[in-house]
Amino acid sequence: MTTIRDVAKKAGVSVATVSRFLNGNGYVSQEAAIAVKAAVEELNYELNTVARSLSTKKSNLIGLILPDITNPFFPELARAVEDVALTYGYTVVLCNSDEDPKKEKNYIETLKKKYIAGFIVTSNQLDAPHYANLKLPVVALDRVINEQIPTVVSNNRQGGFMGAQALVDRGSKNLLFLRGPEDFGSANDRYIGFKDAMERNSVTYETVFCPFHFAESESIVEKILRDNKEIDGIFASSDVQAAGALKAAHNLGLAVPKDLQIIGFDGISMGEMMTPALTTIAQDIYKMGAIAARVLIKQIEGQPIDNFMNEIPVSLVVRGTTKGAVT
Amino acid sequence: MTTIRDVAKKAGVSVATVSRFLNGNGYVSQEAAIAVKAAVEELNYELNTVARSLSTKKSNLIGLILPDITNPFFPELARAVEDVALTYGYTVVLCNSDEDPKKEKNYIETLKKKYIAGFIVTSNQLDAPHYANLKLPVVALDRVINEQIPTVVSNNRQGGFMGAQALVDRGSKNLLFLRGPEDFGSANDRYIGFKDAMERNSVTYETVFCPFHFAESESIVEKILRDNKEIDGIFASSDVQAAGALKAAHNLGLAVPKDLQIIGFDGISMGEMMTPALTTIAQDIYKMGAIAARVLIKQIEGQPIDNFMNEIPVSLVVRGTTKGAVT
DNA sequence: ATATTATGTGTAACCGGTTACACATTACAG
DNA sequence: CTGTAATGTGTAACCGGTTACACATAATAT
Repeated sequence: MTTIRDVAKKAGVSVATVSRFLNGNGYVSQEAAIAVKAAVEELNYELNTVARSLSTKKSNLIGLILPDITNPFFPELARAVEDVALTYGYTVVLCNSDEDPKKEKNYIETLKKKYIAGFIVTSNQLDAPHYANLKLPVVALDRVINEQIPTVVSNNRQGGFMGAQALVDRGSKNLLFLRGPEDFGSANDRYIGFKDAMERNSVTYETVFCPFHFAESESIVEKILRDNKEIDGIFASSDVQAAGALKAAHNLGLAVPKDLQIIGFDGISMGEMMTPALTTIAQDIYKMGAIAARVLIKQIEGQPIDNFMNEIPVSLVVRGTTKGAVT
Repeated sequence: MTTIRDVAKKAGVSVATVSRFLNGNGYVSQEAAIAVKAAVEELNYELNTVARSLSTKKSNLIGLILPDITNPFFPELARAVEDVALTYGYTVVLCNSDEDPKKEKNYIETLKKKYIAGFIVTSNQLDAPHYANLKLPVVALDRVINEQIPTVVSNNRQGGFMGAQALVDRGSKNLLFLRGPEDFGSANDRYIGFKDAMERNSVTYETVFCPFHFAESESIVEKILRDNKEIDGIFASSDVQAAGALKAAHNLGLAVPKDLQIIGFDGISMGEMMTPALTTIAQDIYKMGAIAARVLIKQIEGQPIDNFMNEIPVSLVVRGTTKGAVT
């Protein structure tokens, strides 16, 4: 392995000059620059990032902490983060936290020892103080941690409103809203948006807490639909819930969308594979990940962050589980 | 940050002794061990892995190269790799290659500079020589690279056979087999297994190449089903294809499984969310990832590898797209 | 003409570990 | 009692970068 010293010798300059040239800081004469450049090329020199890290106490590693990559919402997010990281020369470490604070802290400790440059975090389990003490760039993705930490989330309230309104516009009169986990802020925002819409429309509705889990959603919804035959519209806080609801409808022989309309939330690709294909409030998942990565890298590189709250618009994607709008 | 020198001073020994104690190699007297242990605890010392890496030219990073984490087959694989890596003290770097050799090589180069400990690779695009020159532990996952590289794959031939046989057993007489990408060895093995089954049964069949892509599968299958009304069983090389086929069947108003039975391949969780739920040849994806990670770590740690070819059994998961067996 | 500033370079310490090697002591065999 | 092996420890070099600081020269200001 050729080192900076080899290059220095070949170019007839000192290691300091080589380092300055390589990093583009400090003064380097034209002459020296040319000599170093030639030597680098001739020797096929490549900088050793570990040595650099040891010296600078920095790395180009970024940690992506998410609950579970197996949850269909996260792969696209991860993909976006990775893509952006790559173009800026960063490398992504994947951390499945299972929302377990212990695991999270363990990752953080482990990666700090590697001089990790920063974290993108999609968990709300870890108390803010811990992150405050982190003294490392952090971006909160999909969930708000606190106001000091730059955040990227969908406009969940708006989405909640849009989904509810879309059902009403299409003629549903008795809605069922599937709420997400209580401690998940984004899910609550969706609920707030939903209630907002309810206040402006004269329809009846009921709500139920429901985990973001297919089989559980299926059984919860099936039970409710059995008890309440009036329900003709379901708005779910996630596509996985909506898939469960759709399954429940099929189990009961309900015609979707004729007897029962369903709208999900997320816009994961699975939705279009269902039959009928799922109408949903689509988040721009890729964009969320990409922006989070860019904001993190800005922080890492000491650039000013213009806005700490990045709210990404959502959109209604009309597919097969809703009727044409009745306006 | 406390260093090994602080610990040495506190314990009244040399840094070499501390290092030996920490790494459990070389001779350390009971006395010294106790003193060092006490000093470590008192000072809350934590070893700096970057410094260690620089010195040893090793790290506890492992690279997971896969085509695209967005493809629903890979998250579970990644999850398994990450879980196992974590328990052995390794950290996973996520690399989406898009099957692009340039990107792959770029990742490999970048990570080699970080003294990456090894790679788990799910691409077959990179020519074997490149991996041979790598001089790093590698495990091939889901696809065979060459015989020198430990490999973890499903028993795809058996799966191909089982799926075909399952359709025949359930009364299908005219099969359509959706082949996967031509250059993908596992898909070819599935095809071989399928043909094997065909030779032992007197049913007619046709095959078609079809990408592992929902919408394309849907349109390809829809066209074929329109042309050939005889087809009463489809065996797809992947669940995503099968989802497309199921959609096509719905589009044409075919009753599944009554008029048309469908079996997929993979066992991704999406399958159970469809209506009817997808019968499939399930790979033990988690196990594949876990074994790949274990084999890689064995290699990294210089332990002997007992078998270079790990073939993981597949299983038929009967759900709604097939009839009860007609035996 | 002199002071000040900008430009340019090299030496050597430092980041925080690992380890070859030299040296010492003790145990045990012959 | 001596030779050899096993046990134990410390010094200092090394991994491959970065950078503070000292020093030198050229350019510009006063």
